[in-house]
Amino acid sequence: MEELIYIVEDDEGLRELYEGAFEGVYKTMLFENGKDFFCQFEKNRPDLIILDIMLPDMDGYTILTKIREVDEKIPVLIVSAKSDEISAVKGLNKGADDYIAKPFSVLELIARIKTNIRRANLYVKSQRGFVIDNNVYKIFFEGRDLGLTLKEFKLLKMLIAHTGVTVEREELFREVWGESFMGETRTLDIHISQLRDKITECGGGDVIVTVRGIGYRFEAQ
Amino acid sequence: MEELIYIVEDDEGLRELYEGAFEGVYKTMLFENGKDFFCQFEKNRPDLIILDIMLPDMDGYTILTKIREVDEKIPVLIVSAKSDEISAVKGLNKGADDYIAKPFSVLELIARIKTNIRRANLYVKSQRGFVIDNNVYKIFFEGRDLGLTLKEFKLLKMLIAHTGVTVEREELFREVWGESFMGETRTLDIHISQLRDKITECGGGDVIVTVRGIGYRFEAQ
DNA sequence: AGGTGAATGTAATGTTTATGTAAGGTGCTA
DNA sequence: TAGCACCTTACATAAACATTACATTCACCT
Repeated sequence: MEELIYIVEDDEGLRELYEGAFEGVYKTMLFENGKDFFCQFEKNRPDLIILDIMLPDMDGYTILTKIREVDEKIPVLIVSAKSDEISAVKGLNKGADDYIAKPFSVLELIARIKTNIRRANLYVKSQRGFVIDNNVYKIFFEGRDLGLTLKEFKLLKMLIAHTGVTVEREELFREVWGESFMGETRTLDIHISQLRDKITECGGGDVIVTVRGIGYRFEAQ
Repeated sequence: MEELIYIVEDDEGLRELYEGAFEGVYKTMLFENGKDFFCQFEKNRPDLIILDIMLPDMDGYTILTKIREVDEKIPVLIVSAKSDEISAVKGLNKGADDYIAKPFSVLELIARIKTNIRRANLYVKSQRGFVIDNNVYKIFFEGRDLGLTLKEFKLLKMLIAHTGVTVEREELFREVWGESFMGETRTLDIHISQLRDKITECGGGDVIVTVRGIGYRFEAQ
């Protein structure tokens, strides 16, 4: 689980509120302005973005527009002190996924985050640079298509779904190849080997760890 | 355009408000209770559902849960008089896509509807030069009639309806040929091949992508 | 330490399967 | 009976997958 959220907020009080509220629930990164945010955003995409409308360098709408130019799917939640409806309409029309007015309740904020991530994850899941797109049966690392075959796709998807947990060889077999677990064969190893090659080609590190005698584990640094 | 919205609302005042607000913008159907709603919902699904929490027969949460059992994608917007945050959290946790408290502003309501439909449509529409005319059973690319046969029409329509999403061979069979999925036959491939020919003849690109082992996908670049 | 065997890595090769498509057949409709 | 839509057959092809064979690594034993 442990989704990654980027928060663009300059108000010190709110920054602390966010940090407290998300402690242990979501992994967060805070940015004071649009410039810092985009610097990081280009490197690694989060699962959701919380955007304050009033910021020192560029206003939230500008940031939102720029985000939508490169990613029309990522959930963006707008936060604003202006509780008038004009702000809400403007933000939503520009492609925000949700809007919440200050002062807001932490409970509702979390519920809204949950909903927006749930919705986005129906189609696409991501895990530290790896993005699984179930619509097109592809997995990307930092935007690059790994070019996986069906078996490879299922295998890596399975491993990523259990990030940090070792998955037994037999379980992998059952899930990827079907019920018929065919005794002794090296097929699984070969596919893992292929996967590693393809991940390396796309600049990924040693994310598939061998657990001798047990199986394999996906490890995001 | 002209999206279809189902509204479940028993309060007469609000019913009139909705009808006025959506006049000419969206096509609407109003239901007084959950039973009527489901009767219609089973026959034809709308683009979005507006759900009042307080209803005579079953409450909105029950309806929401039942909707989510059969369709986890359709956007559901909850409306409630209870402006306390507990309602919002409850609704969103049960799988609502959005929440709006009475009394609400019509402007914001429409903005939220727009956002929710936009989001849902990200994965469903966007035809890129392809126009489907259901009245005459024809599909045009950049104004040119592709000259499709009925099966080809249904097939391409189905693929376009799921733009960006891979549709499984079996699903295509069920939808285009009917329930009788006839084991092993090459008919589907031949029709796809025909479709590709006709699209190419009319200047269309490689819009039908093969997903080996799964099915086909319509892709608008 | 160093040796040993089992488990795993992987290159190369062989096999299977899914799909593309041409050509011709069948049966309906006008 | 001509024309059309649709299906089947048949073969070609390429991708995916499995197997073999040998190399390497690691855990464990002495």
